[in-house]
Amino acid sequence: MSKETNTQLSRREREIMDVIYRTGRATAAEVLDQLTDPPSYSAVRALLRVLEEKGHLRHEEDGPRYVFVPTVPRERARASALRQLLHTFFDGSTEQAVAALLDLSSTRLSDAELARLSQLIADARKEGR
Amino acid sequence: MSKETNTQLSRREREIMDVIYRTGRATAAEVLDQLTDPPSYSAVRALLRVLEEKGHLRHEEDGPRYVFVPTVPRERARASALRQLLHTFFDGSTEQAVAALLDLSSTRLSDAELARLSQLIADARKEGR
DNA sequence: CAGTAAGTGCTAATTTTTTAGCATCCAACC
DNA sequence: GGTTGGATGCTAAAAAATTAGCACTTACTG
Repeated sequence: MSKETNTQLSRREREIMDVIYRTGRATAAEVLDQLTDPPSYSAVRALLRVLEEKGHLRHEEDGPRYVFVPTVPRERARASALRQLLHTFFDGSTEQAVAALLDLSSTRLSDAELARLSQLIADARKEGR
Repeated sequence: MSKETNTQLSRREREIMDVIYRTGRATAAEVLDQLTDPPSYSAVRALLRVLEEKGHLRHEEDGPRYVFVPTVPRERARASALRQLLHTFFDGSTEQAVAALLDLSSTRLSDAELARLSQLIADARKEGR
């Protein structure tokens, strides 16, 4: 058993975690209105409680209400999400993944962004590997 | 209702779809032994059936057995997975995502790979955007 | 200092997911 | 031709997820 954040997430749980990772932190009401096709307020609160029991969330009190935050920091969560995606869809190849990313939003990238990306890669090369 | 691939996936269904996207195509037995912490063979078959009903898979017959393949092509599925990840963890920023990717496996990237990445970006710049 | 709005805790019921098991079918082999 | 191994279809049961509803608490407001 892994130290914490035990079990795997159900569909709704996943949705809620995504909202919270997206916003960083959120109250039940905030989660509710970020959800597309949301259940009742009660249901959301119940799920937040479950997620807390499972160790994925903890809450801080803000006056009368709870603000939920992930126990696993965003950066770590996203790293593992990336690894998962890499494994499932890109055969572990970073190169392919980057290519797909560029392809995805090619209409959106500004020249400045591309320049910075170029720099990132140059840095990586310089740093040895 | 969206044309096909209706409902959202449950935990197990997601796992199975991941296996199939990873391998491209698979029989029930193959899915079974790709799963970590797998249920019974029967259970896997039942889920495959459900996934087919929901429109996520279809099967071809290979002699006596079924080979399951995704109805949504890998490339399209991974594009939407990327978009989802971008939205949840990177605030929509391709640049951040690429940076995280490079960071993730920096110890692994060969110089040749980095060179090719560099080229990809150069191409993107050239092509206007 | 009521009264109200907005929060929480909890429980129970419903619905969905997940699982196992059995009956059947087909192809290869002896 | 019968038997066996390996596949499928289907159904029903068990487990988990999802939902709603009610009782209670707290903070603010007039």
